[in-house]
Amino acid sequence: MSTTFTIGQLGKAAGVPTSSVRYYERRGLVVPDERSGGNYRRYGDAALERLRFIKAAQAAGFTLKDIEVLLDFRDGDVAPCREVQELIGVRLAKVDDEIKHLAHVRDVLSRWMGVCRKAAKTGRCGVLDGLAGPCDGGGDGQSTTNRRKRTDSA
Amino acid sequence: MSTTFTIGQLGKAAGVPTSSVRYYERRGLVVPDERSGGNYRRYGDAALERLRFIKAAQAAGFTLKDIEVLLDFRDGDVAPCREVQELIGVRLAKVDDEIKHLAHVRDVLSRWMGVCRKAAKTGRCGVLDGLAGPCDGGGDGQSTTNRRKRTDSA
DNA sequence: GGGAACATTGAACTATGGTTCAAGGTCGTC
DNA sequence: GACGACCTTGAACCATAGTTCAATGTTCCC
Repeated sequence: MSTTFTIGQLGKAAGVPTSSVRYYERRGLVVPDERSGGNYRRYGDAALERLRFIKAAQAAGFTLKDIEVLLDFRDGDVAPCREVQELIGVRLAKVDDEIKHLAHVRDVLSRWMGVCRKAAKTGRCGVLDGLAGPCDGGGDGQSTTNRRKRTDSA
Repeated sequence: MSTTFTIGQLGKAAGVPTSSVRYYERRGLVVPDERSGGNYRRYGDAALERLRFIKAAQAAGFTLKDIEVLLDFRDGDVAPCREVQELIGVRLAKVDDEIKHLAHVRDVLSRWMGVCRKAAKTGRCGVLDGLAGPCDGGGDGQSTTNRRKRTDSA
């Protein structure tokens, strides 16, 4: 009924390297149920669930610090839905912000792409000369100071 | 006509801490034009432009490694639009991927939020018990092993 | 010339989520 | 009992983009 795993078996089952499992233990997220005679970690099914929980939460963008809190809730007897909803809400807001920001970045990049395409005909690339500048209208191209002295390999 | 700046003035003008300016110098991105008698860095207008370029490129999500390449192009005499477009294209693709990923994450989080709201009525929070599980259908709630032993402050 | 404000350096530290290493011990199987 | 595969530990390292520190030197303005 109840399976026991060594750290390697557990990692394989959860799709997580053993080095990470040990790291999670350092952070207090997943503790072995016991140790074998030879001091090997022994885990039960709950640890596997726990690792899967961690993976899912990470995939949703929660940090290990957040996950620590979530796991603490999970270990409790009650359903602290207010707190969990709070965490999810905060993360949701961050995700929305990130999406908005990325949409803007996308626009900027597209614009630069357009500028660069045009510049391919003229002599100088407007993107390089005035990265933050307006969409078109080639800026003056006399900025040839402050070059890097390093001519060697980057 | 041409202004000269100390590192502090330059940083203030560009909105970048002096520590970052020095860091960029370590990375070879912005080199002072000369040194004063007392070994103070002296910058010209080009350095200010350069810093602004870096800021704009960073805002678009380019890494300093990318920016290093862009600045090298910028220092050249020709408009290497093929290469610049390549870089922008790669970044654009990454941004698109990130947006897609975040949209998915958003969905997952919303779903969890719903599950948690329902759970507020029942005893156990489905999000905590089966994070990766399906939208509803409460999983079995008998996983109370593998708690953290650390009862002290987190 | 005196003091405040600013500059210099290298090294160490921050945060995040791990990975890698060396030197050794254990487990299962033949 | 020997072999290979697995496990143990703490410490150091990785990438990224900086920040902070201490001890000391410089510039500017009154």
